[in-house]
Amino acid sequence: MAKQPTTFAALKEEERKARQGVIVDAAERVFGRKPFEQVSMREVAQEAGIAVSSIYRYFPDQQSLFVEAFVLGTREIISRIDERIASGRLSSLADFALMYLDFLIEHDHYFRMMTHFMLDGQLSGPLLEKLNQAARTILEQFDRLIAGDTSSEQTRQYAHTLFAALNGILISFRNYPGREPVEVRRHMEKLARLTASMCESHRRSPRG
Amino acid sequence: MAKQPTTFAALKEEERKARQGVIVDAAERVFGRKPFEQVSMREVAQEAGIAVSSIYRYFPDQQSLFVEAFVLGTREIISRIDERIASGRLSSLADFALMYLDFLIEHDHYFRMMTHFMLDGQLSGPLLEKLNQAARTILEQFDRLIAGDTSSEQTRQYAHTLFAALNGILISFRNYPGREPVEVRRHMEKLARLTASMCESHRRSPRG
DNA sequence: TGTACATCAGTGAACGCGCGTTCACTGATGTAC
DNA sequence: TGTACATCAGTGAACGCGCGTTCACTGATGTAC
Repeated sequence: MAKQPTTFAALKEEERKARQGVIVDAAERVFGRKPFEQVSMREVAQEAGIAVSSIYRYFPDQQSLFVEAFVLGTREIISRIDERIASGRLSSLADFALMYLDFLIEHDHYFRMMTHFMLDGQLSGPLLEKLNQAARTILEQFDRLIAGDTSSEQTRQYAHTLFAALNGILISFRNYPGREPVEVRRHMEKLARLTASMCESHRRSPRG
Repeated sequence: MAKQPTTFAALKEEERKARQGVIVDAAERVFGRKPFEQVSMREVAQEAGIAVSSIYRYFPDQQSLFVEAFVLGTREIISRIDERIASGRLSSLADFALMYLDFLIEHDHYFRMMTHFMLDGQLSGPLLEKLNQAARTILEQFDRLIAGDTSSEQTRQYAHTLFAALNGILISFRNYPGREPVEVRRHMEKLARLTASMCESHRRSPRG
């Protein structure tokens, strides 16, 4: 009598989460087709094959849904980085920078959301907290990679600088006028490698 | 008979430009109060003390008005940089980075527009051309400052990197959670100095 | 100097649209006795 | 096993809003003769 109900409840809760997931997935698919600021609840509903009003059974409003989708993306980056670190395939800082860059180039909608939220600054408390947590986790990854296990105020600064620089490359040159996407990507990668190299050598001899 | 009319016409044209200017100025004032994506034509009209429909006598649509305001801002940055260079008060790359940073922190609406347009990618031809021209001019300033008169493919890469890194700092840390604006600014400035230093030393000994 | 006409800045009201969100309802499933 | 009731996912239609933009009009100024 005490066990059954909780199990049932757990199952229900699980199903609920699964349905939430369906909606978020649908949203992500739509994001793949157009800039996310232009995506309406109606489109997400259609993609998910449900009525608009149904979405509101699972998310209080549009912003919450979008933030959820974003947080999921963050988790994906992080787990990718983790995998690579674990498998020892990230030998240099440049490798890391390139993989971060590539991920964001390929998940353009994620990058758009990221910059959108960075610019926004008027999110409600809990959502903001979620986003900050996501940002913090990524920054920690940067730090760990630069510092090894001996993170310090100084290594954190390099982490911040690299993080910022890569984001900056992505935003500053994405619409490089008159270039093909392939060229743009190559240019970004070149700048990313240069930045990584700058970070690395400067850290070894800061006043060099 | 040939001279008078053209003079009159010129005067008229001048007045027209002046009135355009009044509208753009009004827009900029409103941008100072709220994120520019939220600024409506009605608000600009009210700030300028005219009817909404009057704006359309001077600008074909909202986007043109906003781009115009943006381009004006660009001119302001550029002339500031020029002044400083002329007066010899830009001794180091760090000085330059800091002044670029400070300008964008203080003209937040300009920075927002910049990133907005960078992300956008669906502007109509002539407007896009205007924006690209603006971007190119700024990048040239960066290049000139790094290269002196001997700009090369290599110096241009450093210019791009610095430009991107500074933009990245501005966007990545503007909403640094739980910090006062003063602290945020200090942090950004620290990162900017570090970046400038990295660029400088790396350029002197690229494989150091 | 006076008159008819053209030009054009400026206007208030309206149009049309798309959006996020809510509402009242249906119907299927599970629960209690 | 059967019946009355509660729960809740799912829905289509509607609400209300704010927006960019257009329209038909007014009135002042300049021009031609």
